[in-house]
Amino acid sequence: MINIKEDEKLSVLNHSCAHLLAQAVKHLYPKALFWVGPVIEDGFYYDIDLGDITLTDEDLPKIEKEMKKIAKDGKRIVREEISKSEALERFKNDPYKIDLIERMNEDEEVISCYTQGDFTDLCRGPHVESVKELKHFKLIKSSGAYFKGDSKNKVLQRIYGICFETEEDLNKYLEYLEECKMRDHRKIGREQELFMSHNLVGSGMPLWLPNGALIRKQLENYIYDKERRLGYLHVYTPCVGTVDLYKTSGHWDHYKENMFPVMKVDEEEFVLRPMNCPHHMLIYKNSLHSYRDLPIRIGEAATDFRYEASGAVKGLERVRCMCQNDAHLFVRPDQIGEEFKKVVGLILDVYKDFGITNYKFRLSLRDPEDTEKYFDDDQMWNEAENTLRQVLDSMDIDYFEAIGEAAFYGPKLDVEVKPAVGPEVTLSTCQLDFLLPRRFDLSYIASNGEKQVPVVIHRAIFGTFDRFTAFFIEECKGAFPTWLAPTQVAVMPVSAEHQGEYAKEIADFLSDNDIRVKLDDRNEKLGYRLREAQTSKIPYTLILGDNEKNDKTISYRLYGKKETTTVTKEEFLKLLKQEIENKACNKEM
RNA sequence: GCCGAAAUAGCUCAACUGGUAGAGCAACUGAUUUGUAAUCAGUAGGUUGUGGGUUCAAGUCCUACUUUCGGCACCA
Repeated sequence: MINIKEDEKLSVLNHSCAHLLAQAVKHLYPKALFWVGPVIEDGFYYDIDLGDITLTDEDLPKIEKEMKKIAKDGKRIVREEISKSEALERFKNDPYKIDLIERMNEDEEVISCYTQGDFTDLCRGPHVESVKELKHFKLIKSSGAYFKGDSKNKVLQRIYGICFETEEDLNKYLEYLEECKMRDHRKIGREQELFMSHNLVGSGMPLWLPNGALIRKQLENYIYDKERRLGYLHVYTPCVGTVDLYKTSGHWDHYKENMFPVMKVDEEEFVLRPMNCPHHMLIYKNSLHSYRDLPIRIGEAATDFRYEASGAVKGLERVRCMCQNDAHLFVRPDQIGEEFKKVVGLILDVYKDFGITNYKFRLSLRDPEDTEKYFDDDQMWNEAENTLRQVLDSMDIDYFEAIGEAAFYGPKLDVEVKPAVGPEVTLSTCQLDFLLPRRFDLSYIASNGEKQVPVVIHRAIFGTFDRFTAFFIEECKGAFPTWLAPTQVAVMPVSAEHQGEYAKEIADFLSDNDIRVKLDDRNEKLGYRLREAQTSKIPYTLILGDNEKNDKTISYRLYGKKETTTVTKEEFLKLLKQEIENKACNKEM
C-alpha cells in the first residue's frame, strides 16, 4: 500500500487537504481552534479544539461537503512570511498557535502563513497552488487524541482523512480498507471457528476453539522441535508467583501497574505472572553449573497474564492472557555473540518457513536520560549494546537503532514485520540481560574455580502464539497451508448412495495416515458441498464418482483452483505428506 | 485508562419520531441420490448484553455496569 508520507507530491496534496479540512471546520464551528495537521502514512489528520462540541461520525459527511464546496470555489493558496513578533500578534487569541510560535527560532526557520480565502493558518508549507486541486479526498474517521500525545493533557478532536490525485487512486485506497476488514483475524476467527470470547470470561481472554487450538498446537510442536534440535531444554512452570519473586527480579517496581492485582492466600501474596524470567532463573539456580555446561537454554510455551489497558485489547493480537514462545539462555560472556547469532538464525529460519519476507531488525537501546526506567550502570549498558551491534554487523544484518525502547534490564533486538495489510507488528525479540542474573545471584564455576555470573538472553521467536496466530491468519486470509489447516482434506462422493462406501474407504485411509480428513457424504448436491469446502478454505477437496471408484483413483482439487487432478490414493498421500513435511506456504496470500 | 460509537436468533442485518420483534444464511425434519461455488418444502430458534429507572406501554428514552468497535495513550 502506498505511503503518503514518502511521496512528495502526495504529501503536499494531503497537507493542503488538512488545511482545507480546517477551513471547513472553521466555517461550521467558528469557535474551533487548531493544533497541528500533519501528513501521515495513511493521509493526514488535524487536531482540533472544538470546546464543548464533540464530533460524531455523522458530522464527517457535513464537513466533507463543506470542504468540497470550498474546493470548488477554487481560492488560491497564498504564502506569506512574517516575523515572530508579527506572528505572535496575529495569532494572539489562539493559545495553540502561540504555543507553536514560541518554540520557533526566527534565526533558524522562516515563519510563514498560508491563506486561502477567509482562512489563514500558520504553516511551514509547501502547499498546492489552489484549493481547486483538492478533489479526490475522503474523511476517514474522527476520534479523541491527547494534546501533544500526553495522556495527562486534555483531549482534542482528531479528524483523519486522505487525498489522492485521481478518483481511481482514492477508490483503490477505499478498496484496500475493505480488504483490511476482510482479512481481519477477528472476522476470520469467527467464520472459521478458530477462537471466541465471552463477556463472562472477561476482556482480553480469548477461548481457543478446536480449529484454532489445532493450529496453535501445530505451532507449538513446530517450534518445540526446532528448539529441541538446537539444544533447548523445555520446562513447565506455574502461572503464579509470589510478590517477593517479582520484587527479587525487579519487575515489581517497574511493572506492578500492569499486573493483575495481588491475591492473598493465607499470609502470602501472589500475582498472576506477567513473564517467565524469574521462574526460569530459579530453575537454573536449582543446580550447580560448570562453565562447561553453558550455554543452558530453558524454553517453555508459557502462559502469562498482563493487565492491558481496556482500550488496548484486540482479538488475539493484544490480550490479557497470552502464551509466550519463551526461552532463557544462560551463557558465559564469551558465548554471547555465538548464542545471539543462533537466535537470529532461528528467527530467519522460522520466517522462511512461514513465508515472512518483509521485516526489519530494530536494535532497542536504553535512553541514558531515563534513569527511572533503566538501572544505572553505564559500563554494563555500553558493553551490552556494543555486543549486540557487533553481532549484527558480523552477520551483515541491516538494523536501525531505537533509543528508549530497551527493557529495563538490557538492550534488545526486536523484529518488526510488515504484514500484508495494516501497520507493522513486533513478533520476535531477543534481549540481553546482565541484571537479572545478579538479582537472582546466579553463578557458574569458571575454569579457574571461581564463581562467575552468567549472562541471560531472553528470546521469543513467535513472540506469543496468540499474536503470531492473529498475524498469520491475516497473512494467509484464513487459507492455511496444509500443515496448519484444521481440516486438510474434504472427501466427497458424488452420490453417497453410489460411491459412499468408496469415499469412506479413502477417508479412512488418509485418516489412518495422520491426515486430517472431513468426509462429506451428506445428501446435498456436489456443488453445494464443494462450495462449503471452498468457503471454509480446506486445502484439498477429493471428488469421488464412478470413474474414480472403478479406476481405484481419486480426483483432487486445490483450494481456490478450478482444475482437478486424478491420481491413486497412494500418490495423493505421498504428495500430501511431502507438502506437510516441507511446511509449504501457499504464496498467493 | 481517555474521546467517540455500538450491543436485536449461531452469523449478517431489519423494526418511522415509544405501541409488545422480522428476513436471509446456518441448524433441524422430510422429499430429492446429486460430477466441480448455493435442490425444494416445512419446523424450530429471542426475558432485544446485565441491573436499575421514566411511562398506560421500552428493542426504542434516562442511568450504572459489562463487552465489542474506531482512534488516543500504553505495550517488561
